[in-house]
This record gives sequence, structure tokens and C-alpha cells, in this order.
Amino acid sequence: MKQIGSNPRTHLIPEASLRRLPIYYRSLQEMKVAGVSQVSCADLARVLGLDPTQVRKDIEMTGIVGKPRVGYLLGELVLWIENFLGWNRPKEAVLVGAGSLGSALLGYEKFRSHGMQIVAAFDIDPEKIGQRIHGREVQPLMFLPDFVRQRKTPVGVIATPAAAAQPVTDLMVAGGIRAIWNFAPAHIQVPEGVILQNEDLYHSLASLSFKLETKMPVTPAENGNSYAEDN
Amino acid sequence: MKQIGSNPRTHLIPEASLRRLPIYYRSLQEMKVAGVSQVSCADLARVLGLDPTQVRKDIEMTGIVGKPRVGYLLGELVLWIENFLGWNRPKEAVLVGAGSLGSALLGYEKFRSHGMQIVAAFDIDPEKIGQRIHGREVQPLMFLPDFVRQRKTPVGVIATPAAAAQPVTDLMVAGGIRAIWNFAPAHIQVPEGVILQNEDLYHSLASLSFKLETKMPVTPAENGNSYAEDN
DNA sequence: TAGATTGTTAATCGATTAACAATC
DNA sequence: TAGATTGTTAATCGATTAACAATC
Repeated sequence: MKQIGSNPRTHLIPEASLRRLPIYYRSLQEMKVAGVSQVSCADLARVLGLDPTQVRKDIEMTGIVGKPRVGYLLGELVLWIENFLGWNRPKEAVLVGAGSLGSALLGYEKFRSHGMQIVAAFDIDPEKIGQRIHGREVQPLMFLPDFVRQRKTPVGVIATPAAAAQPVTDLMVAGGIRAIWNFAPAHIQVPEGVILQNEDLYHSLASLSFKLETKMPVTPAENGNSYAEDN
Repeated sequence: MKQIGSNPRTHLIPEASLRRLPIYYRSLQEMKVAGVSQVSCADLARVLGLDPTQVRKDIEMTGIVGKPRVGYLLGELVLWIENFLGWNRPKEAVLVGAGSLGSALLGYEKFRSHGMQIVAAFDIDPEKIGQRIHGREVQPLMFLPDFVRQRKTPVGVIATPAAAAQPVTDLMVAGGIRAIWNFAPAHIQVPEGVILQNEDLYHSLASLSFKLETKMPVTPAENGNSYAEDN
């Protein structure tokens, strides 16, 4: 019997697989509501129009052990995914940039059940400072390093204009932030060991615009095309 | 001499390369402002902390021909990228879902110079209908199919709750939309031939959360880690 | 000319897909 | 038992990286 709670695969976790788990997770939640109690990778693949082998590989990554001919207990699989991703252990986050996007992000309550909780918002604009947005008061940016240091906040979310992204990053890093989720359209540099996740809409726009224009084939990508409904 | 304006490579365009072009593009714009007139792939790689070979491969994709020992004329390279991505030929788009995220998206004026222009907004909520957001009046969702059909709008942007995503998709497709940019946290199905670009924050949250917790290595991904500053 | 950079071809590496044995 | 599904190993495919010749 394999170790429970630890991952069976010592090798390497494909980023693309990580990003597919939420898709399965969501389908499972829906099935649960519909009263389903057991599920196989084949079921998931069918519902989502994905390749069954790929689904199985991704699910195995979580370390869950299934039953041949049956699949997995739905509730258990949900728990394994949550545990594997760390979604059952939300990390605190600070957000910088209380503009329209930042405000929208502050309103996503579901983040908490998906591994992250934004506990404070910062901005440099005196107009914004002191405002309450979705229950959090916007603080002066200069307070950020101390806040992060004292509270040991692991995550920083950047929703500033491009020009502010690098300076804000540096502040976060100085405070000991371990991961940065960057929504600013800027290429920022972080020291080795700091996790950086870019959410640059212009990257997507490049892909979308290109595909719309051309008849040139583009290789399918993790967050690109889904499959046609053909079954 | 190669054909000008057409792509030299008949093969296959890697999605990841498409998504990197905006990074170069942005650096080039900054260099331009700084008065630089010539640039090599090596220069770009140095500034961005990326692999020079990769930068060269990506740049070549646009079809531009450079000069050995010199590189490219900066202004020309910018134009080649714009033309390759179609950023100089903005496509019209409709947006559905005038919530906080939708409103934020309506405020991104830069979209127009990056291949896309949101020309109308729709919602199903009577409270929202009639409101003006960044100069566009929110229309009833039921008007969408006719609008899209008459105006031949190629792009649909979805910023609705998850439950609305598939029905809205179906409306868009019925109206003849050719590409969908989906911000709703939902796996939607589109007919073959319709381009789908998902912008699901929970996918990123999965990756971020996992990396924060574990010492397990994750394969580097297109929109993941940048390089450490080490030069 | 010398040498840096382009353009191109080959090697490597990893993700996806296929094949198949084990099992309930 | 028969057969569907898991778990695992191998094959394929494509992106990244390396090597090198051409060129200004």
C-alpha cells in the first residue's frame, strides 16, 4: 500500500495538469449536487469532452487510489484534489492597486475556498486610501512591507498600472512575500525562489487576435481551445 | 528574397510563442521611447532575462528578416509584430456580464490597440440594463444575437457568473461569433471552428496554491515563473 | 578581416497519447 | 466469469535548447 497523504510521484508535476484539476473539481461538485457518489475518469472525460487518458494521468497525480471497474468515491476524490492543491489550507494575500480590477478581485469570495484569502488592500492614491472595498479598508502602500513582515503574508496580488508593477514587486519581496500573482501588463523580475504567476491579458489577446485572422494552425494549448461537442 | 507580409513558416505556430510576443513588444516600446533604433534578439533576451535562442525563434515567427551582427530596426520589428498578431486590425467584440469584472474590462482602452475593441455590453439584470459604463450603454442580453449578426461582430467576451457561461456562449454562437474570450469559471463547449480562450483564475490559483505548499518541482510553463535577476 | 548576430538544422526534453497488464 | 477501469510502461509528438553555418 502506498503512503497516504503524500504524493506517489516523486518526479515532476506538469503545470498544465495542475491547471486542469480545477476543471475536474468543478464537474465533480456539480455531480455531487446531482447525487452522484462514484465517478470514473472515463465519466469525467465524457462530460468534459476531454481525453480519458489525460484525465486519468491528472487524477493519479493527486495520489488517490481508485478501484478498477468502479473508479473513485466522488466525495473522496474532491477531498484529494483539495488537499493536493492546498485549497483546504487558504493562504493569506495582500492586494496592491484598488482600481476597477483590484476591486473586482477583492469581491471574489470564492478565492478563500480555493487556497487564497485577500486580507488587505493597498494603494498609493490618496483618493483611494481609506475607502472600504468589499469589507477591506485601503491602506497606504508604504504600510505594506511592515504588514507583510509582521503577518508573514505569503502572497501578493498586483493589480496596478504597468509602471508600478516592478516597484510594488520589490516592496513585496522586501517584506518576505513568497508568491506574486501579477495582473499588471508588465514583465516583472523576482529573485530566485519567489513564485511568479502572470495573468497578462495582452498575452491572451495576442493569441486570440492571431487565431482570428489567420488560417495558420496553432498548436493546442493548456488554456486554449476546448474540444468540440461531438458525442 | 522571401515574400513580404506573409509568414515564412508554413508549419505550425506554437501557442506559447504567440503569448511571448507581447513581452518583446512591450520592451521594444520602452526602448523606442528611450531612443533606441536598432535591437538584436540578444538585447531583448538580456533585458528580459530570457533565453536568446527562444527570443530569436519567436521573432523569426513574425517573418521579419534581420541583419547579422546588427539585428533589426526597432520600429520595423514593432510593425512586424503588430502585423503578425493582427494588433493593427482591431476586431469588434461584445461583452456579456456588466459586473465588476465586466466593468473593468470595458475600461481597458488599450484593448483597441491590441487587436480588440469592445463595442457593446449586455446583461440580463434589469438593474444593470440602461447603465452607461465607460461610454457604453448596457443592453438587454436578448438583443445580443441580432446585434452580433447584423454587425458581424467576431468576438464575444464572457464575464458572467459560471452558470450563465454556457447559455451565453450558445447565444453568441447562434449569432455567428467566431471567437470567445471566457472569464467565467466554467468549462464551456463550443462547436468546432469557434476559437475559445479561457481566462479562468481558478486555474492559476490551483498552480499558485500548489507551488506555495510543496517542495515538489513543477515544470516551468509559459505563463508561470520568470527568471531570476542574475546578471 | 574579425566577430557578433542571424537563420537553420539537429538534439534534448517533457507532455500527451497509446498500449497493455492488473484487478475488482 | 467477463469486462470495464485502474495503474503503468512505451511511443509519439511538439517545444525548447543547442550547435553551427551564413553573413554583414
